[in-house]
Amino acid sequence: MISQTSEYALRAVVCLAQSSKKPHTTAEIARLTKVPEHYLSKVLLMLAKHEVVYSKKGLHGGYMLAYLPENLPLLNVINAVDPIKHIKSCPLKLKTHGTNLCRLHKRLNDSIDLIEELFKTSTVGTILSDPTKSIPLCESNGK
Amino acid sequence: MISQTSEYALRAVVCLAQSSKKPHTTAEIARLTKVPEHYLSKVLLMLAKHEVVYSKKGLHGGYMLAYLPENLPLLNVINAVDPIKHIKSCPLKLKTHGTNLCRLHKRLNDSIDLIEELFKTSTVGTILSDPTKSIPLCESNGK
DNA sequence: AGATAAAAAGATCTGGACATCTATTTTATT
DNA sequence: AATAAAATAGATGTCCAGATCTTTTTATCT
Repeated sequence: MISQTSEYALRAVVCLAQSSKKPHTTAEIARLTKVPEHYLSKVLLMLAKHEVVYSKKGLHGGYMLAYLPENLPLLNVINAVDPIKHIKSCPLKLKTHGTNLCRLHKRLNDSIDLIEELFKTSTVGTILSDPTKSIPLCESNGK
Repeated sequence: MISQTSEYALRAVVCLAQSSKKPHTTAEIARLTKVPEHYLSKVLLMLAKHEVVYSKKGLHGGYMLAYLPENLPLLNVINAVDPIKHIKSCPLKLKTHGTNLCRLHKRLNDSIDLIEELFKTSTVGTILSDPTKSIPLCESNGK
């Protein structure tokens, strides 16, 4: 459903959103989110290319969120690393279908649309403010 | 979102549902659904193991649906070949979370639940009876 | 009843994408 | 100039999709 890479990207973004004052290094984020450090660096690179996060090189550098959490839909994070693909034309390449989707693929695409809508309306901010008990990720976050 | 294997399984099942009088061979289904024949045989095997389809060996054998289309949710087809995995415990293995999910993973799991519900309530029968123009798959089906 | 052909079932093998690790280069700060 | 950090490049491992081949089962036809 949600790729490993998307999961990692979401963890990183939520982690950054929780203490957004100063930049965080890849190593820090990796430790807090328990993502393999060197893979995380690639994920963060993709997030930076899509301007979800902002990177600062050199001493005291690191990554920061490029948006306020409440202005950052989960969809943007997901699409940066592993874009949601819609079914736009018949995968069987049947000429008689043309640009129409058959019933099966229409139904499948409807569910993709639904998921996309869900991730579009739910932001990193809503994750943080969700009124459940546990704190997102990071038992040692903020210490 | 939906794996290639699930897509193939759904195509095969929809195809079988469209002419359910006699068994269809793997080669036939492969031709009609444009799925690679030898991979399809594996997919059909999995469907048979999970009793979504029934197989008959030997001359004039082949595969048939094990259920009436309206009694066969798409979820059963998907779960037979590529089960939907729910997030049951914190992927970070944080002790403080225990069996509780953090907000991020709760949100992600909610969307998985939603998709599952969608595929549970929508059956192969609803695909066939969907009031849209194009016929599911198979331009040459039924000839 | 035995031979034959048709079909599923099963065993390997390969290429590509994703995930992970290692090493080097570039850039900014002190 | 020294250092810390991202950026880049490359190597390795694993899993899924797909291809090829062999074996087993079963209906049908002499």
